[in-house]
Amino acid sequence: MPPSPSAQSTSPFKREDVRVQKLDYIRRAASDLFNKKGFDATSLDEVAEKIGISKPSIYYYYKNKSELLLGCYIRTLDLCDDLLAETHQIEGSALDKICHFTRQLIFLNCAQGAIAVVSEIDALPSEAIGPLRARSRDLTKRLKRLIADGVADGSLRPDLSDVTTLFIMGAVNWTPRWYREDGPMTPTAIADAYISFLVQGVAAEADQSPGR
Amino acid sequence: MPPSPSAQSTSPFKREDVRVQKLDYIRRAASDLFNKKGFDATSLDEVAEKIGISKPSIYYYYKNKSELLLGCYIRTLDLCDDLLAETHQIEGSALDKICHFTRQLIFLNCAQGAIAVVSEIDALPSEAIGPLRARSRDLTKRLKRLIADGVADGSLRPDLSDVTTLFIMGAVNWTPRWYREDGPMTPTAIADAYISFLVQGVAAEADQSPGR
DNA sequence: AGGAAATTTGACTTTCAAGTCAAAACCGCG
DNA sequence: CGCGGTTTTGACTTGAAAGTCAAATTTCCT
Repeated sequence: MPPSPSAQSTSPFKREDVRVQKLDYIRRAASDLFNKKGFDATSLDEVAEKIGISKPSIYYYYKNKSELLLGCYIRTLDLCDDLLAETHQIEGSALDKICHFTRQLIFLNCAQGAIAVVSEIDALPSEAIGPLRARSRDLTKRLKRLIADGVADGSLRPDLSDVTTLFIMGAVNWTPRWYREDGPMTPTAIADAYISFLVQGVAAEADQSPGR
Repeated sequence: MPPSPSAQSTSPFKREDVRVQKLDYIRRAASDLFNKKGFDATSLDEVAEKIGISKPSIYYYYKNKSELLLGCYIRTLDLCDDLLAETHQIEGSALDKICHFTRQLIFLNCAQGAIAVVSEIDALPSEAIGPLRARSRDLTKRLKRLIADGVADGSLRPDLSDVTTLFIMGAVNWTPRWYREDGPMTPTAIADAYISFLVQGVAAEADQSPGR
């Protein structure tokens, strides 16, 4: 649907497609660097160099650095929303769903540039902060609900604290900091190890509450 | 022991003590801000303002911003070393020791400014990067050894992956990002929840390995 | 009080990355 | 080819924070 009233429009799609691809290309490079070095520590010259274009080209696609970060974060939240929706389709207990979600999120974090860890919200354009926080909160709320479901269906321990999600997300969000494609661990191995840890803990036997 | 050959030296200690205190005071403010906003996103004017001094005063105590970061990281590693040494004094299984270590590390992360999460090594003066990485690796190695001990003494599951330490540290290192003194959770509650999770996992029953 | 050394700071220079712009290169079409 | 529109870029300006310095202030001793 090209509502543009202007002239020549024999190939109405390709142009837009290329544009979207380029937007994506830049966003991925930026996400990867933002994850690894942080937003402020990453210069747009670096982003440009990583993909072999010049800095002004970035400005042709994004209004400024903050908008680029916003693009990264929106994409991340979109993917998380999708993932959570997909998760609800899973047959099985709430625990199974949590495991699925966690595993896929680890994969996303390891696929460099797929998503950016949403952690530097203050660097966003000020009018975007509120809505983004709202989306983040909503996501957190749905994760907490998933945990409550698990307690209800008996697949999770009944005494789980609300901070459980924070711990899980913390560990997952930390992966981009150390994961390297050429490192010794595959994403699958990482996910396996993490989920096994998540489900069973580290102790050899189930019950042996340690003192302080 | 005042080896200084210069004149007036009736009270040889106080001066130096005050100096050390000020170094510490500045380092704490910086650690706290570096944890919360990241190194590059934190200006020295902010650090100065936080403790009510001027930026040049910081330069009287630290050669430059990188040296200040280095001070933060060295302090962190010193405290971790101490903590690990203390941990070895603990009576009990390797699991008990790991729990103690984790708990105290959470406390340090919650005590604002006590330590700075060592994550922006690249921002250090280049000649300091090597030695600091070496110390970090050494610490990691000793943590892995502690895990091996746990497997040996039967307090830990025998199939724990090497990345277990990374997950634990990831979750712990994430706490400064969300912990607030005036928030709903006390450091003790956080540590309790986290350790219970660490030891037992989230599953209701010990054994129920979930599919992919 | 008086003076020397230590400390602090306002005002400055420097540096580096964000952001702009007008000219160049590219593309699809007759 | 050559012409409009699109995309890209080299060279620039701007702004904010790092870093410096000489003068002002404080400290502490006699």
